[in-house]
Amino acid sequence: MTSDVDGDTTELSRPARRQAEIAAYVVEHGSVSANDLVEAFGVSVMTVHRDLDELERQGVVRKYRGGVSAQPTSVFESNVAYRLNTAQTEKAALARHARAMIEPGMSVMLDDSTSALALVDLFEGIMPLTVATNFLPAITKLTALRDITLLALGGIYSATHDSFGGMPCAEAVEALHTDLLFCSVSAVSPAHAYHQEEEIVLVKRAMLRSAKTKVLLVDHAKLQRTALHRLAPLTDFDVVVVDEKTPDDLIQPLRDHGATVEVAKL
Amino acid sequence: MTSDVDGDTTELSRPARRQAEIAAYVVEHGSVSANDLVEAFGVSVMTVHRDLDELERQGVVRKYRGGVSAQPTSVFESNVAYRLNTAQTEKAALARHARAMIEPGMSVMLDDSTSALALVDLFEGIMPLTVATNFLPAITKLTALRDITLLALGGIYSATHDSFGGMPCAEAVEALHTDLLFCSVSAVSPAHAYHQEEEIVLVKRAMLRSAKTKVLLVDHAKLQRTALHRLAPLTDFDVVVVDEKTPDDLIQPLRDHGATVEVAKL
DNA sequence: ATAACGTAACACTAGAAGACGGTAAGAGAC
DNA sequence: GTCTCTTACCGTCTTCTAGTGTTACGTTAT
Repeated sequence: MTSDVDGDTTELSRPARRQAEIAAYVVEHGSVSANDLVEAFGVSVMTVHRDLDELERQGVVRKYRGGVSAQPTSVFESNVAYRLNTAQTEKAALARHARAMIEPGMSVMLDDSTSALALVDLFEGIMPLTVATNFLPAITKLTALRDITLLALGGIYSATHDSFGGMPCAEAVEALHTDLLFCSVSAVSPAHAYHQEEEIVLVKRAMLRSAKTKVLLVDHAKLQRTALHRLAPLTDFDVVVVDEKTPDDLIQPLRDHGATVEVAKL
Repeated sequence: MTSDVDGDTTELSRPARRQAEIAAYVVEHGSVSANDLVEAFGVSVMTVHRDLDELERQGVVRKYRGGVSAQPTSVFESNVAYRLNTAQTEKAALARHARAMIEPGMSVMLDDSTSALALVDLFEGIMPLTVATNFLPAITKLTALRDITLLALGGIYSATHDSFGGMPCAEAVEALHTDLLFCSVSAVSPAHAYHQEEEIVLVKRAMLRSAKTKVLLVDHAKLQRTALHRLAPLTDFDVVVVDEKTPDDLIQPLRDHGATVEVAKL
């Protein structure tokens, strides 16, 4: 196990991937020692410690003498590296579908989701464009693009999400009103969207208030999970986009509750 | 001038440095053809074009078929690459002096100046710290540091400054109140601080209102120049720090006008 | 129409940054 | 006090990507 050869994992650097795997391992086992990890991953103690330091910086694990223990699952699931590992092809499909909704000259808001990040790569060709986001990787990418007016949403930096949040961010969002919003969440029930973290919910709610057309990007894995905080009813979104792998019997309930669901083709 | 051999230029990557030099060349000559630049800098046409594209993205030159022309000097002087090339040792000294004013636990605001950027490198050891800034290079550096609460000041991205500005940024600043502010300007008269760009002035003024102790970092070159917009009287700053190379007869007038001037030792 | 100029695509290179392990010194448990 | 775990430092290695030129293809002016 710890299969490190899985075809489609070409997005992350080797250490980042290993760290994500270590995080998963720790979450699964609750708490483990450094030496366990040395054996499990075949690297030196040094490297294990470095990885753990990084994971601790991101808030995913807690180190103590003799080993590490997992933090509440929620933060693991929030971890950027973990999210980048997950369902990349689905996200690419969602992004392509989303792109078709954008016309040159529009203003677009993106939240700190990896789905939204995939969308950034598709912006060439629909410029000019105004883009507002609180997601640092997206900001970095967008600075390089001419003909894009980038509006960075500031706030308190979160290493776990690699994005800005908190009240300052919510306030920055309030001051705007964009044509479009693309966002994602961690879980979707037939009637509602959910997220684990209150802070993030705060910002996403503000975003929902600050856009004309709201689009929710959902890969099928999200439909079979739940999370602590209820973000909003799906009817608050103008469109819910799911990927093609989503079973029909999971889509239908959404529609029954009044949501407008579109399917993104791979 | 256009002295391209100046010993201490070790901060910028080769292309960035060449671009700065090309910018200077264009500013000096008003308008030149791509081929002129090929000869002047001994690189291929392709590279020249790429450099010019980048400079155009930053707003420093305007391309047209057959060559490029310079934009108003002000934007050239605002250009980040240009500023990074200038007076690095002085800025390092100013930063070291500034560092001594910071105590662990304080909240610090930094503007989009290269002097402030130098300060970021000295933060290790005085953590924890809360740092607020609108300068992207500073933000990037700070994300890597644990024990620093980073508060990004969002706003409209300016490629020329590599920072965020405009009204959204000013509003974000208004919402704060930090213990310290370190900032810089482009010109200093005996009584006032000046800057070329109105937009930037807007943000800096907001910053001045949002900090308890305000520190102005000035390398001696600034004292013999002027700029369009008057930012504030020097007495609005609690301390004005100048570098050691500043002639006394330039310092005295500042003091005569009531400013508190400190000299940073190399 | 043709020549000059600009752009896009490709491939090569060099340099830097990252990643890793080993050893030795430090800190903490028992 | 002793043992174990952790950190710090250093040197090496590799990996990666930014930078560049070449060639071939558009584009625009005259």
